Amino acid sequence: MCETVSRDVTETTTEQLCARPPGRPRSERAEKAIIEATLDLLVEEAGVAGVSIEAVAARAGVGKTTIYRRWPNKEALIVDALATLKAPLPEPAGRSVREDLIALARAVHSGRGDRRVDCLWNIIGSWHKHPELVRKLRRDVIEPRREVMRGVLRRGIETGEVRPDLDIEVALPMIAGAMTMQVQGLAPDEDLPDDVAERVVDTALRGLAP
Amino acid sequence: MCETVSRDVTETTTEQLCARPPGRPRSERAEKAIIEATLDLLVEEAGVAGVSIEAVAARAGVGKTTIYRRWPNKEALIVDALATLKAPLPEPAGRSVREDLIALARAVHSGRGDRRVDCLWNIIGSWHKHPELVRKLRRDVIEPRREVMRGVLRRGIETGEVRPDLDIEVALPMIAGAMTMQVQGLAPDEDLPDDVAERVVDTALRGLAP
DNA sequence: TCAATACGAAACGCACCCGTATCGTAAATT
DNA sequence: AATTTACGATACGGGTGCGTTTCGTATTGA
Repeated sequence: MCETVSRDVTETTTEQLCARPPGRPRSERAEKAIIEATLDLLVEEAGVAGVSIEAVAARAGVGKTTIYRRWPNKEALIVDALATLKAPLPEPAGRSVREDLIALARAVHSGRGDRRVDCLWNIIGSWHKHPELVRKLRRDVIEPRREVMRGVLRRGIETGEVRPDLDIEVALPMIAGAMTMQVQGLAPDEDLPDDVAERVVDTALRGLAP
Repeated sequence: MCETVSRDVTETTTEQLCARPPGRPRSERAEKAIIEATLDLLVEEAGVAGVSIEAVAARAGVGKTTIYRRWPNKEALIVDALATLKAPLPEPAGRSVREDLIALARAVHSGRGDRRVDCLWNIIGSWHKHPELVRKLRRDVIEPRREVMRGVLRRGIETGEVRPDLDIEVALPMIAGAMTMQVQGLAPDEDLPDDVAERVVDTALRGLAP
């Protein structure tokens, strides 16, 4: 497999590039536990400030050494932790614009309970303090998803399901924003009705005017 | 005026209720500076965790004593600071639904640069850690504004400007969410086009479908 | 003038966290 | 078996913030 190895390899000789370094290999289990703990704390402790290496280590059941061996500091750890939120990118079925939009909207909805939405929310609010982190997050996580929805709408214009003069860049945040607001507008223990996604998409498609 | 006085008064005698307590009165100037510093830090330091009493005191040019004399702890201070964000509640002109919605949407837009939006964003993300704070914020700041927009839409249904079967509770977060997403989707130094509010409202009114 | 209170500054003990170093032990290659 | 590296645990010096206390000074009413 020859995966991983962020360790310094410096393959100076003509050896095979896949040479496994000597000594005990790093524990994948520990690495995963660290990432999980980081994401948990990011949500529970309300942002980057609430994540301390000591707390991550304690929660992951890991020594601080094990963290510092992999990441130089908190920021780097959080960047890597957020990167794991990227996948999976939703793939529209392509049967109809309405169905695809509902599926995408539902992906936001199902993100509730999941950590994803909370992480994003907590971090995006901190662009004043951590601009590069937020930029990375927008580029790697948010924008790809916007691009998917953008594709759906563009295809809709071609098939005639969407009016050709639609301002797509306004429509995107309208649907995403409506879902996010609904999701975040409630207390963590409340439940959202099952058909929010349908209602949002149908309202958006139909418009407010008579 | 007989305003303020959170000090313990215990007017046991038959004296006038407005009796001013003896000694040097508390400085209004200091109080305002403290609130301002708190709000600033709430934005710049990305949330409740970033607000430390020591930092507030330093920024406000005030001794810690002066803060602890007024508030028992950080949470209470933040609650009071947020309360000052309540006013002013936007008042729709009532000429047309479109105009009113645009005015309301623009209020979000103009909140950019202002601290308001950033404060809300930062704090709402922390409902896991500070549920009571978030609840208060929603009740005192957000819900009144939703109610205004709700009123506009209801009136629109009566006048025929809005279709009578509209799901108002979906329409609200659609417009508000679209504005928020647009505002927060950009870097702090970028500028939003002047007509975002119009475009959002018009897109919402018209709908996506042909 | 006197008593009462607020002010800013400084220091307190306590707790948390940083990033590093040092343990003895565990798991790989040779 | 010997070597190499990772592991968790623990301790370190240094920093920051908490909430309290103690200063000397300033500002009010009586």
